[in-house]
Amino acid sequence: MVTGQGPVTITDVARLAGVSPGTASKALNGRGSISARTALRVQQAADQLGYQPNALARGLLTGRSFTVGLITTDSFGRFSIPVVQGVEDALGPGRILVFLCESRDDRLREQHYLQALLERRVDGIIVTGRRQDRREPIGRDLRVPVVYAMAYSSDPADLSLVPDDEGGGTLAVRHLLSTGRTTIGHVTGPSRFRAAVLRAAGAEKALAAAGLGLAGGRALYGEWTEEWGRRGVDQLLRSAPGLDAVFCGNDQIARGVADRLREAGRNVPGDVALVGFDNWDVIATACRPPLTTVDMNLRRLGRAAGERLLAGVDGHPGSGLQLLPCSLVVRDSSQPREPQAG
Amino acid sequence: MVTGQGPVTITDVARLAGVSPGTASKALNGRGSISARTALRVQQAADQLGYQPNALARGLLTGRSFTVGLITTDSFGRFSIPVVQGVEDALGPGRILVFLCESRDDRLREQHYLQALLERRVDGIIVTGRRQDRREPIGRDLRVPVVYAMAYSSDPADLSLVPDDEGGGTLAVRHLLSTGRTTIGHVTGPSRFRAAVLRAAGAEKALAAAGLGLAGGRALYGEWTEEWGRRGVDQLLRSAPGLDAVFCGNDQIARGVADRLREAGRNVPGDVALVGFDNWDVIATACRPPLTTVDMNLRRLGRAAGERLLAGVDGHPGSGLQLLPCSLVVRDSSQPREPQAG
DNA sequence: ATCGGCAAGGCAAAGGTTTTCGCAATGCGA
DNA sequence: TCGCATTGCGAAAACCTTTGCCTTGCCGAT
Repeated sequence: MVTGQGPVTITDVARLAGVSPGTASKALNGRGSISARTALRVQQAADQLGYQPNALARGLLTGRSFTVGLITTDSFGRFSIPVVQGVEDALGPGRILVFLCESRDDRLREQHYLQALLERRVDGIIVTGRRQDRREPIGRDLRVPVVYAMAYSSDPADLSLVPDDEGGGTLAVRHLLSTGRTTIGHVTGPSRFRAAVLRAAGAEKALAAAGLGLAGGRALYGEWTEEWGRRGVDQLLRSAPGLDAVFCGNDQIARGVADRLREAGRNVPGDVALVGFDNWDVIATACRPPLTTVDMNLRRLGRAAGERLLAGVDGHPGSGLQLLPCSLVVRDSSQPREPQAG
Repeated sequence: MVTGQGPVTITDVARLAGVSPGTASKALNGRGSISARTALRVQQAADQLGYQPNALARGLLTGRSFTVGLITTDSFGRFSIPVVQGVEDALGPGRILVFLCESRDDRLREQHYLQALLERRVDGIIVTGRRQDRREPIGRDLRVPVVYAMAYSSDPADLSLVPDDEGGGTLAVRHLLSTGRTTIGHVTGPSRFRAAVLRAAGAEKALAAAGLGLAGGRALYGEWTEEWGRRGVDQLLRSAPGLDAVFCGNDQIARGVADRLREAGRNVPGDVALVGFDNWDVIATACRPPLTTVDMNLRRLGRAAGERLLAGVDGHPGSGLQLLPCSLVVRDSSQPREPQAG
């Protein structure tokens, strides 16, 4: 395979095949008019030498590097991961490679990364973050397309893809209503998170459509933790004793709610049904009972971001804030009440 | 800043500064002998035009691309993430960029990625995976240095960095012994995982040094889940009623154990102390009580991998399987028994 | 017999940067 | 004043690939 020193170049291949480098290039790339016999000879020579085209030289000439940058503010927590996977789905294994840049919420780091990406002539950039956060555009007049995913740009001329948190809230509550629940509370994260507010709004919208309101009169904002879930449901039980369902702002809260309800002697889902948000499997499936929850389809969102970026590379950039639908994953915690035994 | 069409080249900068491209290059890179006045003029011209050197052209010539590839079999689960962060730490923000490749345990995908990385002339490759798994070398005679992290190569000529799982097990049990516990059980994951076996071995070693053995006579192998933790501790309580501590193979198991013990009316840590493994904060801190656990220092491992890779790039490759120490994170679940209230 | 057209493949430029070499100018000591 | 070392800078090659254009040779048609 690999012979002596230095990687083998197309000139080596051409020499072995007895043609010129230009011809070898055309043969390998299927361009120009090359006889089948010659093409085969070149191909065999390339295989024999283990030829690997130099992507740097190719990129220098063609102006495309077949790489994209991915800048994330999330410390690659659980939100970025599926997004990254989706991006990879869209870009194909090895066709276009992804530069990973973790800015750690440091504007300076981010600029360093941006600079490095542009120097490497990436074909495009994806910006992502934790939760749904509004953020400054990463730069201006970048010469390369940029797509924002999860986090969204404050400039409406940029293309941003975010999950439809409000729709997700609606989905959750509609589902609870469909199982016959009517006294539905909402325990969620801090109100400074746009996602929390949107989910609550979606929930209230669904309730209003049924002529109902939130149990306890309002959404309970707190933290994204189990501990808050436990405290929150206590509060809820005091203000709405007839509580028969809780929609939670994320799965951790839901898990805390489930634990506390069990400790308080309430059966889930017999007495109280539960729906979470995020479909974080390690939480949702370990919950007792396994948790019905809203999935933001982040991987699909990542894939969409990758596809839109490719469209941008091909000269069809998009713009505006685009919502991608959530979906509901039904598990035991929201089963309809058993018909009364007996 | 960015003027008309096409990125500005060093020739543009040179023209504006009134020097030749070669001189401009030297001025910007601090090579050769250039007068301070000229260097300043060139620098100003570069700033004025917003010059960004073309890394492709530079790499083509110098043979170094200042990029590395990171291939992971883990679906960027929680193990790869800190490793990736550590790698980024070692490579500096923007100095060397990381190509992210997720092979998804598919040998074919992996080969595609490898091919793509080599074509892009990466300076080196890091291979990582979930847990501590032995694996085939990614390729032979690759021309670029390779470092394995977490997963380790079956070829001892390769350099592999793995956490010292056995040492971690020893650490955990020594700590429990130091708080006065003597009847210590071990509930862990499947025995086909090398990590599980090593951790158990480390635990038994520490016990043997104190003239003790595992409560129940042997380690209980099962799954990496909370559910198994609950069942496992039941088993343990039956075979060792005097149980006063449990060392768990991971934090999820530990959490299941904690929940079950509470339900069984045993106080943690009053009656039974608990130590987990992984220091997965979302589990460990949400546990009731917060969980003492072993941290594999994966980020440090990632940083070490990055540093060793750079050493390899500089012509100082390493080899062999190298263990990196774990450390103990003490929280409430292993507090020494309160002195009996008088 | 001449020419047009086509297929196959070679030539050379281009892409942007770094680096070697050489040249000119300057400064210094003799 | 001359010779020499040193400094500052320019010219050009090199890195590897792609591609537009050109040449060559062949075939069929006129």
